[in-house]
Amino acid sequence: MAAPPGIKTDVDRRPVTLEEVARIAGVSRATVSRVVNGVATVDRELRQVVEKAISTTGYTPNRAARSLVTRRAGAIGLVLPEEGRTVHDPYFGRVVSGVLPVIRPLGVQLVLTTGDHREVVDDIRQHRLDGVILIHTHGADPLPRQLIEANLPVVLAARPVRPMSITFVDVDQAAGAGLAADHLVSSGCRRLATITGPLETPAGQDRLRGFREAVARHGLPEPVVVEGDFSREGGAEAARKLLAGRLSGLDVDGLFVASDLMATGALPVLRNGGRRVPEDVKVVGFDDSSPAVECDPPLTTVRQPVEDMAAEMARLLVERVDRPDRPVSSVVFAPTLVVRQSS
Amino acid sequence: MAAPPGIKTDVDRRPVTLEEVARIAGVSRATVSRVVNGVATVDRELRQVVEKAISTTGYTPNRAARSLVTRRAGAIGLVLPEEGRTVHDPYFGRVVSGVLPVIRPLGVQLVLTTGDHREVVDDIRQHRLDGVILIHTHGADPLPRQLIEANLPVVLAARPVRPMSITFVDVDQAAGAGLAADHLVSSGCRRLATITGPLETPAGQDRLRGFREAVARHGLPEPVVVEGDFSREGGAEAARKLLAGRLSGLDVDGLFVASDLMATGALPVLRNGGRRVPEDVKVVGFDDSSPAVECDPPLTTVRQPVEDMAAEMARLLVERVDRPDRPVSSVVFAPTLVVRQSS
DNA sequence: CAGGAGTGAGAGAGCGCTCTCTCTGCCGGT
DNA sequence: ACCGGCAGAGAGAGCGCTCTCTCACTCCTG
Repeated sequence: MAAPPGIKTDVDRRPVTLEEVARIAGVSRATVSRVVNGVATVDRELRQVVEKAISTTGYTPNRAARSLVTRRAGAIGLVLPEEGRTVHDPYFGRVVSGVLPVIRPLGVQLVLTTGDHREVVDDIRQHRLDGVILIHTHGADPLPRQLIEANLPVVLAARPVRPMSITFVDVDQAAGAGLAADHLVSSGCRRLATITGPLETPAGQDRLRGFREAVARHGLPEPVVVEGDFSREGGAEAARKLLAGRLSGLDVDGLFVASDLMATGALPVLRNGGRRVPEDVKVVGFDDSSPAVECDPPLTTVRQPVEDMAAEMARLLVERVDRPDRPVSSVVFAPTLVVRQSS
Repeated sequence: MAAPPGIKTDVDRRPVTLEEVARIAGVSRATVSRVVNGVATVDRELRQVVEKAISTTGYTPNRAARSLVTRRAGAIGLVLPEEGRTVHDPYFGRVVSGVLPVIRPLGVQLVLTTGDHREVVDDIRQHRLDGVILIHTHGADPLPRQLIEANLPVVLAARPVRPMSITFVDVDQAAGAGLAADHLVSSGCRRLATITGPLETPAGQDRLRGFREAVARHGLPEPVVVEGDFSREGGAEAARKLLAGRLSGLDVDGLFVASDLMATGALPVLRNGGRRVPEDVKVVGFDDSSPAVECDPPLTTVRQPVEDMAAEMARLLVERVDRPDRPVSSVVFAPTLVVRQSS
């Protein structure tokens, strides 16, 4: 594999520069630059000559050089929480596949980085990154606020815990929970319960609120509420409480679990408690993550259009990088219901 | 949010440059550069003065400028197959969490990119990427060969389909299959079968070979072999064939499925066919992916140390970028067996 | 026909860094 | 005392690009 010393390999061979293209086309560097960057004030004929020179030489601009003068990295960051856990989440992959198609045609790179604050801020300050998308930030995370205060381009993958002037993209959580309630009710359920997310998170709050409101709208009594924590074990624990408490007397026949993962914890508990799903109790989850497909029975669940949302995040971020003075704008997407065998 | 015109925001404020640090420390740019890059020939005292200037100013080098002269991007690419599918695979996340800890301390960025050939080659040629890690390449993919021929730094996440002079990291597939066989035999199974991967892939071949060899080593008869395709549906299909064919007469009591995903397809088929797992037939999968945990019963499976392998890929790639003339070297990792309820 | 406006192209500075080359000063050897 | 050698620091030339400034030329208008 090693090239004999003195023999030029492809790696050694210097790429073509603007200078050379200009020489070949018989014009100045500036003109070639104009053509490359699509500046309109170039004579048609000259433009064609330059374009030919570009294609015969196979020229592509050196990004570092361009970066140096434009002070743009041509790259945005996807910031992962510091604990590795999240990366295993299929959600992460869906975000990536939503973002890439938007930024690739723009020649923008997607850089993966962990949420170390200094590093993220440095990366932006030193023009290694033009802006960042934050996913899975929890309430205590100071990073969003720090970035905002430094006036650095940032987009959040969910509504921030406390209101702040920040661009975010989210799904209408309450509407999603409403979808679940509507579905349960129209499937004949009358005694509803919900296992919520942690109630200090916006998602936890909104899903509970949406569920309650929809239940009330149907004229049904207040649902039984057990707080969970978005984990599988938390879901199992909550389901146990449900069985031990009110559920044993007045049986619940419709259960909305605020995340699929919690639902996969709850299902075996229900089964072991002698409740058949969906015959005795219908269950609806939230997220449409892979556990929803793999658990038994497969879960009816509320689906977030994650890819679309990610694409929108990318668009908003790029927009914000281009014109940082524009007011922030956020987008909320409508969820849909995916019906499977658990309801 | 919008800053009043004329007011300098943090984004506008120019970062500190070498020049300024040099002025403050009262030395030349070159000396500061020496300190930053850890060149030894700097007087102890002077070095301290410079270091102080650096920390008071909060200086960090501009990567674009450095890139321009060193012809190094300070970034490596993780190339995803063009179909989005793979990104949803938890495997992808494990690779990321293996790679990041290795390259971050080196100041190297991880860039996600799709496997478009032109783009990848361009990215390297134009010094946007120093090298790439290819995951999930299939046999027909010309990209590895193209990169090799162009002598660009590349590391493969698996043994290439046809032997070539390329750096790769892989798990010892045959040994993993052997682990599965040993486990089944020592659990009392005597009539073994396997659902293989596609036999044109190295992984498919190696896992079958390893399984067969281990079975023979135990003095048991040749196992029943049904070819699958690594998909859930393919696993179900193969299981049906198994039940319809020999299995119905002479019952198999131990089944090695060459991927967890196929196993999740096979399990319901076995159950519906009246075979209890693990009582009637013990099942072992391969990969230790998330379906293994979520399916019912949870799957005994062969685990690849993906994070470790990914870290090694990153190390090998960085090494290769630093000295492209070194001979290629590959690393093979040992798999382990994770025992759960399916066996 | 003069003069201003408009258009298209080139010259050249400079982005922030690395690195080679040069220079200074101090050491020891003869 | 002279000088070769070397450590340590500075000067300065770029890396490849963008972008402003300038200039030449054409076109329109009064």
